[in-house]
Amino acid sequence: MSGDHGYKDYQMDSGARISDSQRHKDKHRDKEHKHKDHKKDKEREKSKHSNSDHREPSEKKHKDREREKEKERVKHKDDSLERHKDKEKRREEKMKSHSADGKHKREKENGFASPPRIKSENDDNGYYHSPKHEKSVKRQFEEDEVEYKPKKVKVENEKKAKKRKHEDYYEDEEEEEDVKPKKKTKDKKQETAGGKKKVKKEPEQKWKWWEEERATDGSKWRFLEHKGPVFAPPYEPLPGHVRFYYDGKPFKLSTSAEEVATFFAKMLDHEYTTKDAFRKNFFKDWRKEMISEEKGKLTDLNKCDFSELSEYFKAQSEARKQMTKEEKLKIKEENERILEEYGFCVMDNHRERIGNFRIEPPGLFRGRGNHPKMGMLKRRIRPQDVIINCSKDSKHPKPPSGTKWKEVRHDNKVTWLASWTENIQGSIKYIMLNPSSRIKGEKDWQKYETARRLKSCVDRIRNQYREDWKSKEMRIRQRAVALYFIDKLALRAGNEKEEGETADTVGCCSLRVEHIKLYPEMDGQEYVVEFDFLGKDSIRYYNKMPVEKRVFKNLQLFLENKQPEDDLFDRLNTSILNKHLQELMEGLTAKVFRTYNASITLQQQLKELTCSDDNLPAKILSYNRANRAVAILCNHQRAPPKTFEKTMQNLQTKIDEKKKQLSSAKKELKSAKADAKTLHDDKSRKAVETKKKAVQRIEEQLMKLEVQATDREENKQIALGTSKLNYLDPRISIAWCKKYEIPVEKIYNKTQREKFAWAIDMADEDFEF
DNA sequence: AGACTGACTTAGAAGCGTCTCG
DNA sequence: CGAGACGCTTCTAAGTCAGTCT
Repeated sequence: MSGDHGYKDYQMDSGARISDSQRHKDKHRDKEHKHKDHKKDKEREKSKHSNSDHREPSEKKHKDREREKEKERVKHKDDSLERHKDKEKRREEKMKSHSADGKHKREKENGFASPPRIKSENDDNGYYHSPKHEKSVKRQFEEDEVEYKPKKVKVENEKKAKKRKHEDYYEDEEEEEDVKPKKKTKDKKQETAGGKKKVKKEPEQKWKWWEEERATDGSKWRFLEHKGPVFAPPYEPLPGHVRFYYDGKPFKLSTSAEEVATFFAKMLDHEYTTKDAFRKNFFKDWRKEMISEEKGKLTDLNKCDFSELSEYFKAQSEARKQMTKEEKLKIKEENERILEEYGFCVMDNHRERIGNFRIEPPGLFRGRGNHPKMGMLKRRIRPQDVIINCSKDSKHPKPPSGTKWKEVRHDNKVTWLASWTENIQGSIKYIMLNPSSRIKGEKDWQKYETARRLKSCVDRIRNQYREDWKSKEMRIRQRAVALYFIDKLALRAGNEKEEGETADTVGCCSLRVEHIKLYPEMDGQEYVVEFDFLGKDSIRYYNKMPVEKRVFKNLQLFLENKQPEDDLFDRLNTSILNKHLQELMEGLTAKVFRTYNASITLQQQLKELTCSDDNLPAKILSYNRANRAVAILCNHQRAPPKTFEKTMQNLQTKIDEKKKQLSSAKKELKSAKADAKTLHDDKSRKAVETKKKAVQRIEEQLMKLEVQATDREENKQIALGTSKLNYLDPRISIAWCKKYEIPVEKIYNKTQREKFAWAIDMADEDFEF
């Protein structure tokens, strides 16, 4: 590309930086002076009345562009246009070369995609494979076990199922079981245990979807039937004796205002309610729910007294705890009944667990970190807000009596069963299946297969980005350095976010100058970069890392003439980065590096840490340590649990006690020594010895306690669950279990075993990531 | 080309049930 | 045998990323 313009490129860049920083400031100014409408507001208002304050997105865009242009004109009239063209040209070139590649095919992911089959002449719908016909190469080895599966039966099953549609999936299960004679024991158990009603109990657990062919046409299912979501229970007004006070006097609230008041009252103990933004947002939205009389009178949140409501709710939850066993059981049974009815759907002949079948109840929005919208009212979702997705030929879910769904659609290109638009960000929320379901499991498996493919070409990619550090083009260098961070530090991609709509957090591509510090030398190491920023969920990422000289020099270059609030990578965004990655490997995106590095780290660490001679707890400790290494890599943290303080306090008092003990023991030792000096007898000398030993012992105990405390301290900050659930190829863990004869239950609980059933079934001890 | 949006994964906190220890 | 610790489940916010629209 623009080969000989390397340095010019950098210079031009500093120009861009200036305008960038200005844009930033401008945005801030903008935010202060102009009330920006939210997406959801737009949504809500679009249909009804148009808001005068409301700016169309395109108009806004336009204005922004205008402003930016203006600035550029002022700052560096001459080269700005040039640069623009230059940039555009390069982009164009890239786009061309990219689009030439055409679309990638996702279906090859697991390496067993069949050739684009034209099958299904006999398939009513014609867009999905019946599971039987071909087995993949990859799956062949499992075939011995399942060969007996009479393929024809499967076909028949399908056809039958289609004919009778959804009618009765229990029957399917029976058939399913008939088909698997080898599982006799279990089958029998099930038959006897649940021949009738109980059939529903773990019916599908043995469905090995991973042995079946996957659809290659992008359809996610052929048949889908469910009962629709469960709505939040209606609001129950407070009993008369529980009163809200305004300005010290009881004030009877209207039902709608009262409901919102209870949301606040329930959170009264939470730190949230003391935050300005929270209170402001809450009060604004609360007032919207008030009747005009209330609006006139209740003008100051500080004069509102919710304490009686709060007490009432506390008493209620206390009462719930005090319920008798029978009452508790009754509630439990009722919950189970609801779960049975609404917690499952039928997808392609199999009864599958739904992940979240309850619609989110109304309440106050609790954003993470410093969220500008904290405290806003999350409104109640009604049937007319909900879109249902199911098979045309299924029994459609019935909306609660007297209501209607917003829409019933039949889109089998998506996996959700129901959706609605949430009013805080205007985003869509979905009802989807449980992680144990086929649809989630396949995707998960595929994710790890992509990461494994990265393993085979990661060296090439690394060499390339190292080369790119020397590129003459700024954008290439930035891309290469960013990729290095993503690879080495497991940073997230870092999409751009709309300012003022969410908490100010960043990922790799959205890092700003203020988030890194460069130290040519630090603690005896050269070229140290210090990272300090808030990532996803406003979790702080803090890390100091020595980098290669080239990276360091590049970073210095990127920082030149920039303000703290300017983008570090001003020539890069996630879309550019991912397009590049896509060219390097099919299906490669930024997040694959996280998966890859997490899994490979686990595998390495397990190899390194496990001793075959160790006993079981020691091995499990090794596993947890390996897991922790990954959690640290991925920066998976959690706030210390509430009980943590107490636990630590207890520990601390123990330590303090020990310290006291120690000092008194030391005193005793001292006086014993003094005695010995004056008395010079054996007895006193012995006393000195015993005192000495006592001091030593207490010192040791103290040290132990202190170590325990720090250990706990460290551990409490790290969350192992997220990496275990989302980043570590379960087959690595399963292989490890098999190799060292460790029961899987020791590392995966029931839910996790359900989610990873595919891995548990297919991985043997030789599995290598 | 860039904005917007939909669909889906990833994330920590809260809630809840059970186990343990005094 | 009750309180607190702990592990699991539920909840839903907050990301990623690709496709569509303008």
